Amino acid sequence: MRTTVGRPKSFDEDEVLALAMNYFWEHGYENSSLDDLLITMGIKKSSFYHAFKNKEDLFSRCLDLYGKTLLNHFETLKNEVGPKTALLALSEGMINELKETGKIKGCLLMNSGKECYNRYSGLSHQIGIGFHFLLEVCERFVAEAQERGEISKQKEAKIIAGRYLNTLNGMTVMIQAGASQELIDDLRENLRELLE
Amino acid sequence: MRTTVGRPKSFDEDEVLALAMNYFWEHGYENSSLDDLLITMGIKKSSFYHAFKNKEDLFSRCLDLYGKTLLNHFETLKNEVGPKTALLALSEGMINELKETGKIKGCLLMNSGKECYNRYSGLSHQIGIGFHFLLEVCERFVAEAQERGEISKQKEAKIIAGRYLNTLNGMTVMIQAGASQELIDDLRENLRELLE
DNA sequence: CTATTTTTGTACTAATCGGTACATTAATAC
DNA sequence: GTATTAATGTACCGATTAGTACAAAAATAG
Repeated sequence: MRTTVGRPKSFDEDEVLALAMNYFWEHGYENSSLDDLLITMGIKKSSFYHAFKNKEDLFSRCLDLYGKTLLNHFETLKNEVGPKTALLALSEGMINELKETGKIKGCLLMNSGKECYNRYSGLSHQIGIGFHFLLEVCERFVAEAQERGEISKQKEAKIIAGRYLNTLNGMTVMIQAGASQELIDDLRENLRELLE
Repeated sequence: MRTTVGRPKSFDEDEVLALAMNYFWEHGYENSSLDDLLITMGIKKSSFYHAFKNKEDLFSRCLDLYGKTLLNHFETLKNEVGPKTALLALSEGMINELKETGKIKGCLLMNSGKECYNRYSGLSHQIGIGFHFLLEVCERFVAEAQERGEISKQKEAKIIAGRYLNTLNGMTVMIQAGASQELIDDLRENLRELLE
């Protein structure tokens, strides 16, 4: 039984949020104009400002959705293929994306960290929290892989997770700056060595 | 003896270019409005469009100046303290910047690589060339350090240089995403280990 | 001095930005 | 059916963007 009064919403808020997230992911925060976002989301400006506070609020909710979606996929993958393979999937996925589309988007959280740094303190704070959470998940995966004997216990899980994410982030930057295939291949090897 | 006719230019082109470069370095390409750049450079719009083609041309020349200045400092430093210490100065400088100012700007070339990727093909191409040149210089420094016995010859100089720059770039991203001091400290250690 | 050449200051343009006002439309409850 | 409530469509706003037009000013050469 319905309890709400008035004309019902003609769009699914979560659906248009996912569409906006993917647009932001591809174009970044500032380079996504509200008009373009509205076309992507398939709604009108007035409807948008009823559902969301403003563009920054939309982006904030997209960052949230991104983090939740990423961690969900990540956990699911771990349950399917194990923690070490799940970790390697982060880099392998990027390399496949490059091979298939000729470019990479990188991680929305990391991209946004750079874009918002020293300019959008609210968003930066949110990104920091998401980043630490992601790092903790990676650390947990490394620890599990160490318990399974898939990764050496010579270094602490925290250290390995930090270096792995760092190398992955560096790789994104290097590729986008124009790294050669030879360089990319060695960075991939570097990532594999980190998880030995 | 003067040969030019007409009112002489009241500003030094190289000087205002350096001012623009520093502004771009701090604010990025798109987030530097022409009006703000003109205030920084201390010249009027009409003078600007006489000296430069447009904003993109200005940025292109700033990228060029950045690369030349960086390599010049880098070579000078190497002659003073040797290749290994010069390489380590790249990361130590960043950590000092963070300690002293509470933030880091990162490398203009790498920042611009991300910003221009898939959006400004001309600038992206230029950045790619500058990046490869920087990488080659690092490789040469590593090779020299290996000859001096400061760095192990176990890995090729090219490999070490690539991994070093990659780790350094990752560190920039991680710091700007909100990395903890503990994490930063280990990445610093990671960089030192790469040059052992 | 005058004529010439180049820089400079001011005003303007068209496009785009995020955001708002408000009347219209479409659903509900009764 | 009518009254109510909320979503929608359209038109608008002021601010900012990169870039241009053009006359005034300042230097030269003769």
